[in-house]
Order: sequence, then structure tokens, then C-alpha cells
Amino acid sequence: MEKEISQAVIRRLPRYYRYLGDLLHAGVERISSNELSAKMHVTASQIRQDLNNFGGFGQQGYGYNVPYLYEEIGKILGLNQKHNVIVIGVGNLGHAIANYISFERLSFTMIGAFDVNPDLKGKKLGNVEVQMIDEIPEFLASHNVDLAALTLPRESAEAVAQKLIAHGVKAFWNFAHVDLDVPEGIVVQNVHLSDSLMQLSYNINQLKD
Amino acid sequence: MEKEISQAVIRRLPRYYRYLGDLLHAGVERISSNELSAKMHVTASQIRQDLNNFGGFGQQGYGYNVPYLYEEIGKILGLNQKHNVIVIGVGNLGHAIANYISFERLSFTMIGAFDVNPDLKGKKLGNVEVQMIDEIPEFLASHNVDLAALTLPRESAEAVAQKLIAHGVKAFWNFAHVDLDVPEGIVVQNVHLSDSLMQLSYNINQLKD
DNA sequence: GTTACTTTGTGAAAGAATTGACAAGTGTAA
DNA sequence: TTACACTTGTCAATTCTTTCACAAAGTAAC
Repeated sequence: MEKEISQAVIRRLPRYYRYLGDLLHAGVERISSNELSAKMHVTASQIRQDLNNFGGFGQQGYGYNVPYLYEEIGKILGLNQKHNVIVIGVGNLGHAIANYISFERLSFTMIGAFDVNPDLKGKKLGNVEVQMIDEIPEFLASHNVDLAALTLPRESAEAVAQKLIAHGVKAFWNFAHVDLDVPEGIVVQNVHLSDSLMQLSYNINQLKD
Repeated sequence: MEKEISQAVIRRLPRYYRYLGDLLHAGVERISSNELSAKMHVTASQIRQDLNNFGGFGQQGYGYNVPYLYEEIGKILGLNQKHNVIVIGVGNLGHAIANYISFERLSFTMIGAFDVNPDLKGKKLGNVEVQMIDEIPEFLASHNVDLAALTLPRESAEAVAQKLIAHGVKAFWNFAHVDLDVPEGIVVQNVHLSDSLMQLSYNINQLKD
């Protein structure tokens, strides 16, 4: 690879993608970094700088072609590639995430769901049947799983993650309130709702000063 | 206020709080920035620098007293103050969030839930009854609401948020895939799951290089 | 009490991210 | 065809964040 691109940049790409999707939907053909800047409340300079990490998508005197740029950012984000997901933990949040993955026209497909609760066994989550956690190894032996969404209590998250890693899962979308301890080469994207809520709490309190 | 503290620092506080909570639970009395550093995989220097934004909580030659520091960070985050929350949008995610708010021993209490779907009217979410969105103004007139969790489709999020702002709501936990356009003095904490998933998608793709 | 060790708080240095500025193209209209 | 306005890509300047390094102050053991 040429040059490591910072996560700060990657974090902003989905947002560009979202705005470009809206423009595309609205039938807008072209946009300048300046116009986009005004809409998104970021500097035009940052937009150009960010995009340039991946090559020159624009044209001087014209700006950016919306459908083209949308497509290209999609490719950068890997949205043109299919990924199989399993959901571990079929509580409220598991339902929400399963539903979310299926609903959004994204490149992810839920192919399995697991829980420890025997009462849930065989129940449907989307169009897959819930299986027991101890059936995971067997499942992984016969299915290609690119991502595991962990929507389970923090107590069990680490152990389950280690088991999944041992069976070849390389990426995690972690909703458990714990930081997974993973070796090099494993990707973890945390969504710590409690952290988010605490940050919000702090900011609410600042309002009063 | 003395000095503006950067959000980069605030984002890390909940994580410190989490680790200190674990230590507290484990009966650990004292910890040095070095030990904590090893556990959390951040530099000891950053820990000390971060904490020092809020005052000196430690003691040379000793380190930090765990129960005391835990307590203090809690105060900084405003976790000692009660906040009333309403949830707008009673889908899967709304359920998860409502459940989450009630379950975690945090300083937030759900006092209302709203949806557009008449079928949900009167149904229970936690221990409140679901009301219709157009009953919000009335509700806000008689209740003190500190925070609205927006777990509704992106199409309706902006309009609902504006209505809530007009009726005095000052803080939002926004799960809708849209950036709310709010005036000065309104706090928005976004949880953009689609953005998170796209960032993850990018990082999964990098694994192959 | 003294000595050796530990550890914080903090100013300064280094590193990263963002913003500014402009040369070099491109579109547009006469 | 020309002149003018616009806009990118990019280097440089600035700002923000993280890390380093160490004096000052404490602990702990004898």
C-alpha cells in the first residue's frame, strides 16, 4: 500500500457519501467543494484534501461529478463487495441491528444469528433461525463469515469474540460495553452506547455554564 | 468557564470511567497512570494530561485513589445529575434504547415514548405508554425533558427535532441517518450506525492488502 | 530520620490534522 | 478566439493533539 490513510479521514467518508447520495437522489449533476462545504458545515479545503487521498476525482473550473464521485467513494468504502454477517446476541439491540443490516441497501447480508437463551432456539430473526452459541464452530466451518456483530452482555463478549477469532472471524462490530483484546490483523469497530451517552451527559451539563 | 476542554478529551473520559468502575468492583484501592496505561493501551502521559484538565486527582509517589477518581470522573460527566429522556420512534432501535436507558445504572430516566404509528398507541415501552407524535407539545408543557432520543427514520427526524427545539428541548441523542441542523446552544450527539458500518467496511477491505 | 524509589503535574517538543493560499487548468459567454 | 470567472490539487502555515522529560513531592523500608 502506498500510504496509510488516517481514520480521521475514513470517518468522514461515509458522511460525504450520504450527502452525495442525497444530491444524486435530487438529480444534481455537479457540485463544487465550496457548495458541499456550505451544506455539510466543513471547510472546502478539508473536502478536497480528504478526497485527494484517493486520487483526483474533480476537475478544475467544474467541480465534482456527483454520480461519479458517489460511485468512487462507495468503492473506496468497499460497498461494492458483499459481506456475510452473523449476529451474536438476539436481544432488543440484536433485533435492531439485524433489521438494520437487512433493511439498508448496504453490502452486508445476515446469514446467521446466535444466542445463549434456549427459548430463542429456532425463532426467526429476519429470515434466519436463531441458533445456540455453541453451534457457532460448526456454522463457521461451513459458512464464510466476514463480520460478527456482537450485541451481547459485556460479561460474555470477550470469550465469544476469542472463540470466533479462533475459528477465523476477522472483523467485529462490537456493541458490548467492553474493549475487546484482539491480536494484530483483527478489525474491531466499537459502538459504545454508554460512552456516547456519557459524552452527551457532559455536554448537556456544559449548557448551564 | 476557565478553558474550553476538547471533545477528544471528553470522548476518552467514559472509557476511563469504565475501567475505573471495573477496578473498583474488583476491590482495587489505588492505581498509577502507568498501570492503567498498560490495561487500557493508551499512554500514561495521556491519562495524566487528560485528568489534569479537571484538576489534580492524584498524588506523587502514590498514584490515584480508585474510588475517589471514579467518583470525580462521574461528577465531571454529570452522572450525579438526573436527566429525563423521551424516546421518539418506537421501532426495534427505540426498544433497544429504551431498554438500555432503563437497565444501565445511569442518571437517565425514560419518562415518555412517542411514535407516528397509531397501532402502537397505549402499548407499553418499559413502564411508559406510547403516545402519538402530535401529543408531544402537550407533554412538553407539563414535563421537564432534558434529552430526546431520536430513533426514527431520517425523513421525519429533522422536522420532529425542530418541533422539539421549538418547545424547549435542548439535547438530542440522534440515531437517524441525518445531520440535524440546530441553532447554537443545542447539543446533538450522533450515533450514525450506517457511518460506523461503512467505516468498518473500509477497514475490512484493508485486511486483504 | 534518611535514603531509595515511585509517581504526579506540567512545560516543552514532536507529531497529526486542519486550514489557507495560490498556480494551473477548465468552463462559459461574448 | 479571447477574456474572465471558477475550481481543483497541493504545498505551506497554522492549529490541535499527543508524547516526552523532568522537577517536585510523595511513599516505603530500614
